[in-house]
Amino acid sequence: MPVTIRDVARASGVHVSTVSRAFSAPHLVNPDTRSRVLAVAEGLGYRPNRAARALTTGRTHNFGIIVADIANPFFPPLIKAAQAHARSRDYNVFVADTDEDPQVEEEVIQTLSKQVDGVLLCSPRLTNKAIERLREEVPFVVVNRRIRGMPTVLMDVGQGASLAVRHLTELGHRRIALVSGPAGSWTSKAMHEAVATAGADAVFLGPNAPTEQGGITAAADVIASRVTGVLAYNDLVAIGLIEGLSERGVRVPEDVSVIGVDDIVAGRLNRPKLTTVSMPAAAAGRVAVDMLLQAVDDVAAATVTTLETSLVVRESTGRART
Amino acid sequence: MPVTIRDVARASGVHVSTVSRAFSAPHLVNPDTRSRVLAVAEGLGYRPNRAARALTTGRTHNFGIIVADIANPFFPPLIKAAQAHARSRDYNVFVADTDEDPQVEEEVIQTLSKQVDGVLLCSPRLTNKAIERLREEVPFVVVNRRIRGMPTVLMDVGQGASLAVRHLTELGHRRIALVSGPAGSWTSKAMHEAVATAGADAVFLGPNAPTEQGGITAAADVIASRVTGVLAYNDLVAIGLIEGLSERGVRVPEDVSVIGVDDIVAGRLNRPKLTTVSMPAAAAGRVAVDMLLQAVDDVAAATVTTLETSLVVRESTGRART
DNA sequence: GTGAAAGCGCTAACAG
DNA sequence: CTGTTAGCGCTTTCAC
Repeated sequence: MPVTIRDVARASGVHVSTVSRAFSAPHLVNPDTRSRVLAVAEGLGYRPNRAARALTTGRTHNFGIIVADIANPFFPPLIKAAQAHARSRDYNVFVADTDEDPQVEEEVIQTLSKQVDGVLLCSPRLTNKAIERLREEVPFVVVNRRIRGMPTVLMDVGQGASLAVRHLTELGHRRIALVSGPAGSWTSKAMHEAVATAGADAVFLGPNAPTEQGGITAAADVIASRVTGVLAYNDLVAIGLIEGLSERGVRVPEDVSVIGVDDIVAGRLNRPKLTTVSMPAAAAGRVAVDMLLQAVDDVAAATVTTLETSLVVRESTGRART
Repeated sequence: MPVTIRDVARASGVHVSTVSRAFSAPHLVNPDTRSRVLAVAEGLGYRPNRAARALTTGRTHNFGIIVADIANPFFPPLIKAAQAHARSRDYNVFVADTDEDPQVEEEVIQTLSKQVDGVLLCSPRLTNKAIERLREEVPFVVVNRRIRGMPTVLMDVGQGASLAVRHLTELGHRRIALVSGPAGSWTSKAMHEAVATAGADAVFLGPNAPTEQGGITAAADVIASRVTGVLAYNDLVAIGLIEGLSERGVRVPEDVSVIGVDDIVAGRLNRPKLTTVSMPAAAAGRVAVDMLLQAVDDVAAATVTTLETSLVVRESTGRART
């Protein structure tokens, strides 16, 4: 049987409330009593039951992180950073994978709602309306999607796309393509806009599946469009594209330069090493947790934090053929 | 203010215990009353508070998954499968990343212990002794490490290593190397043993860091050892090794064949595509959850489940030079 | 500075 | 079948 506060109280000859205070309100208890209680607790191997504490305090000291797909290499670094940061603030985290299914997302939020003080919603698939509604049940911080009036952490893909286009034009590329992602995607839209206003001669290819296969498939269109520089929706698409091009005898970067987005591990390991727009995923995780912590106390806050992206130049880009 | 069981009781004109039963013991309540209560609950947006329920039932309906490093591409598929399976059994999961630190591992287990019914310990870094001790506080299932008397899920790397060696000898390789991992690693030991008994002329190179850099560094030794076939500790090492070899003008698979272990995404994307021992990570996640579910009810069980691995032949292996 | 008592949301005997 | 009554482990007034 697990040891409770009552066992500690008995063993140290004080009342339970004193034990409780020894842990959660040290200044209200005599230093001597406190250290004695703590010693006894230690000896008994006492661990406060956080769930029971939550019942009276209203603070669970838990967060939820909800992602569309844990296996998507973009998320683990974000989760890792968020979890570590939460831990440093004495919070534990639930992680739930919705498998890209809005319905599952909603259910997960609901089962979690009473067990957490807040939820990190990463790239949610739910409608804005649904999210607004669920917000009544539990505080959110949204990552990677813009929803009016909600605390949000954004990674500035638009700015990243501009960086990428600038890099290509500096290398002498005159005609470039954006190999975009799924139809409704917020990210696709932001990239499209950035590329369109970057002042290059741009063609837009898509929609494509946000996967390696999507990239492979897009290779034919890229060749047909006779561009020399490409910005892909993400690294997976970029890697697939490079593969598709190479199958058709087009070399990267000698014939065509390719830039990805995300900076996943695989891109660094791939040949040629992928030039990519690096997303500050770890920073996003930390910031999101900070905002959540804040949202928990201060319902009013609804900030938007936009994190800068950066371009990592590796081997998949080079001077344009002349 | 969140809606509680009491609000539902009041609104539907029954006692709280009836509402409680309507949810957790349907057969004990009149069908009509039940459906009325459920309707009212639905209307009010009532969600049972699982933490409060846990206080009386002793079942939290939560699991913990503790991993050394979420960002290690080996874990996400395991976590994803475990989480999905747990969800299907109406369990939520905490995920904690220990950053390879035994001390953190212990702390995490302790803060989680009262909030979960059991913990999945993946590739733990703690000593056997420490784990035995913590076992008093919460049931474990250990994944990827053999600990006597504990429910364990193993992926048979030894058998995978045998498969790999057989594949190499079938391709005509006479002299092969095992580029092993960190010194104390259980996996390294199992691979070593399997390779040693596989009946080939084998050389053992290591220890090495279990990373791409470890592989790059090992390239010189591999060349010096004049082998034509290599089994690497894992895919990261294999990919690094291929890179290191190529920097030194040794081509894969033309000059040397390389096999990895894990079947991470990056290996499939890499050039040449990596031949590798595929670990049944998703299956391991599911099985582990099943065992945990069982361990929660039946303290006695201490089964070991060993999952078969398989060899995925891609492009990094070929016939030996003659 | 410490004890007593009430109560968080819920379930589990026990009556009726 | 449903209401009553205890409590789960902990915190928090309120007294002393």
